[in-house]
Parts: sequence; C-alpha cells; structure tokens
Amino acid sequence: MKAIVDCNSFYCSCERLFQPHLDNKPVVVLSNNDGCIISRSDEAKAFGVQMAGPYFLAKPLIEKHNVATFSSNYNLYGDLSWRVMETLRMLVGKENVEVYSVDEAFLNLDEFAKGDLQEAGLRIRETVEEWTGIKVSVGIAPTKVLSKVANHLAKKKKIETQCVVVLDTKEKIDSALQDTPIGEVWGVGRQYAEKLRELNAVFTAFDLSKKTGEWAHKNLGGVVGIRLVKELKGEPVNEMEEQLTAKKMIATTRMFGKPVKDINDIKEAVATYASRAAEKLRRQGSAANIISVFVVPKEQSHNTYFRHGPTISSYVTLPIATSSTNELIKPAVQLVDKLYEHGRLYKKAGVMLSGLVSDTTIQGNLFVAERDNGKRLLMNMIDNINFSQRDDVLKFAASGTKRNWKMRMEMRSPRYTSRWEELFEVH
DNA sequence: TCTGGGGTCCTAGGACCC
DNA sequence: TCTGGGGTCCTAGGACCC
Repeated sequence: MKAIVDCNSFYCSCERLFQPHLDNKPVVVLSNNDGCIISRSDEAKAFGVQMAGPYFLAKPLIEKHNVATFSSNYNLYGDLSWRVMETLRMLVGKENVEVYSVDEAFLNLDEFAKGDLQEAGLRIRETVEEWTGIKVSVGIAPTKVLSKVANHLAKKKKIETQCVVVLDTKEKIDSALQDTPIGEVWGVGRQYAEKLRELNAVFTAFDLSKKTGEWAHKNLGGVVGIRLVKELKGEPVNEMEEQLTAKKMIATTRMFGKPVKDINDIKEAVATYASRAAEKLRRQGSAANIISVFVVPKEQSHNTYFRHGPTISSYVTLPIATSSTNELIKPAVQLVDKLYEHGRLYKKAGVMLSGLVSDTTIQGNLFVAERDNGKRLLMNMIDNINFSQRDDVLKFAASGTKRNWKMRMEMRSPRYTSRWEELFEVH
C-alpha cells in the first residue's frame, strides 16, 4: 500500500507557526512579485478567495475580511519542509519516502503498516504535527493515483476523517471514485477535464475507471492515459521513485518588479539568474551543455487574454559542458544582445540550462584547452560563503548593484529558522 | 501507375504537476 | 497599474541511415 502525506495549506501553516494569533484566522500567501495567491487557509477559502487568482483582484475581499497577507518566504518554507520530510523518514525508513514536492511525499507502507492502516495513518499525522507543528492529511490506497483521491477526501472532510482516509476495499474505492469529480483526478488537468465531460460524458473518477486501456490511449494522451486508468482500477504502475535523481533541466526565471526598458538592466537580471542557475547546477553535481535565455515583452494591447505576450527565446550550445558561473554568464548576456529590441518594455526574463551531464564525466572537446581545476575551487568557495552568509555576499560584477529590476516582496515575514539576525525571539 | 520497411535522433509543442 | 516559478513526460514530424 502507498500513502501520500500532504501538508494542509502549507505556506500559510508555516507563517502561522510563528504567529499563533493567526490560528483560525484567514491567511494567504502570495507568489513572487506579490502577483498571485498561492496558499490559502481554510478560513480564507471560505471567504471565496481564489487559488492562483491575481492578488490585486482579490484585494478588496482580503481587506474586507481582514485576511493576514504574506509575501512568500521560501527560506522558511524550505526549512520546515525539510523537517517534515525528516520526520517521515524517521517514521517509515528513508528508503520508503519519495519527496514529491515541497509539501508532499509518497510513502511505501508495505513494511511499516502490516496491521491497521487507519491507525498507521493517524500515527503519521500526529507525529508530524507534534514534531514540526505542521498539520498534514494522509491518503492510503493501493496506487499513487488512488492515494491522491483518498487524500483529497481527507482534506474535504477534515473533521469526520481526522485527515486520514484509507481505501483498502473495492467498496471503499468505488464510493470514493464516485465522490470525486473528474477534474480533481491527479493527471487530469483543465483541458482534459473539459474534453472528458463534453465529448465523452465522463464526469467522475468512477466513470473514468470503467474505461478500457484502448479508450484511454485514444482519448487521454496515449500511454499516460493508459497508466492513469490502470491506477484508478487499483493496478499500480507508478512505482516509488528513486530519490536523488539529478534534474534534467534547471531554470531561473523571474518577473521584474516593474517593466524594464534599458538593456543593461536586463543584462544584469539575466546575469543574476545565470548565477543562481549555476549554483543549482553545482549543487546537484552537474554541468550544462546548452544555455537558453528568454525575455517577455510587456504586451502593449489591452487584450487581457494574452496577458503575457510572446516569449522570445534563443539558445547556444556550449563548446564544452560547464558549471562555472562566469562561463555561463558570458553566453547568457550575449543572448540578451540578440533578443533585445530597442525601445521595447520587458516584464520578465529567464535562463534555462539543459543537456545536463555529471560534471565528473564531461565530454572533452578537442578544440578547447583543458580547464584548470582552480575554477571549481573558486566556485565552491563562493557557494560556501553565499550559503553561510546572507544572500549574494559574493557575486559577479555583471549581476549589477542597482538592481532596478528586482521583484517586489513587500510583506515577507522574517526568515525565523535560517538567519541568525532574523531568529524568532521570546520575550 | 507504380513508389519498402525498418531504425535513430532531434526539436517543438502540448499536456500535466505543485 | 497590478496575474509565480519551477519542473516532468509524451507525441508528432522531419532529417537521416541502411
């Protein structure tokens, strides 16, 4: 049996941990640049605050109901996430935990819960809450997709279920599937949900579970659809995944705090993103063969549907794979020259690294001289200093010092758990 | 009028996830 | 005026190979 453990309103819960007077009060957390709402407490949901909705549209509602509002504080969430995951590893053994996202993990319960699964689920929930202060919901079922269904039901009926739902008989599974609208199934997004309802008269997870593999292949994106239907029928095909698999692509992209016109501002931003991406690259011990850069102009027209405008991008293949910041900044900045149009306003830019390989097995290039080892040493030093001090004590000059493009974060809470000078104080 | 039957590799784009 | 920022996998189609 598999479980999915999912933190309830995770970012909101993190903020509440250090401001307990907000318990049972409405809370929301905003995305970078204070653009969208990305986490809502149950109380905020009850007032009708929409997920992923733009903040400026929800603002009247938020002010009317006195909703506590925070910019996102990823240092804090990352640290608390680590504590939750460590707790799970201690409970069921680290080889049985697959961290799926910042606030979710799949567990393999085959060894941990030989007896009463309900009991096991409750113990997991209680232990995580006791050790970290974070409330979680637990869904337990034979497959990953079904455990997600169980988890949804646990979240929907927190009181009755005590945030734990187990689907271990055919009757329980069928009844749960009937209670699950098609759009809530893991793997069915907006496009498919609409298509399934209108073209195929599939309205619930139960309807979908009655379809054949052949049907799924035709109507639900090929092999992905086949796997989904199998899992709904209780046949596991999405197995637990190995952890520590290196990422295949690394991206750093940001909206600007305000639209930017000057090419030098864009170059500074792109150099900064390249530095950040290079850090991520080194952290997983990879080097990149391809670097691409994109910019997004501010849309001139008032067409609200295409609010982003086109993404303009270009890439270069590097002569030799690298993880060195300066070797990545240079081509990144050159790409900006290629993409930039004079006189245009830009609202976003990004750097993506791909063609990733392990940096111990970099394919040599006959036409490029062997690189010196000192470079790697320098990068390690910079990473260590930046990690132990505040953000970006050391940076490359190309990243700039004015930072006209920097994003807005006007309501961020202190980084209570990861900065000495922002430590939580008890008086 | 007829026009093989496999492969591989690459890229762009579409769908999904949190 | 104001709408994150990451990731994944899959498919189709083109170029090229024998």
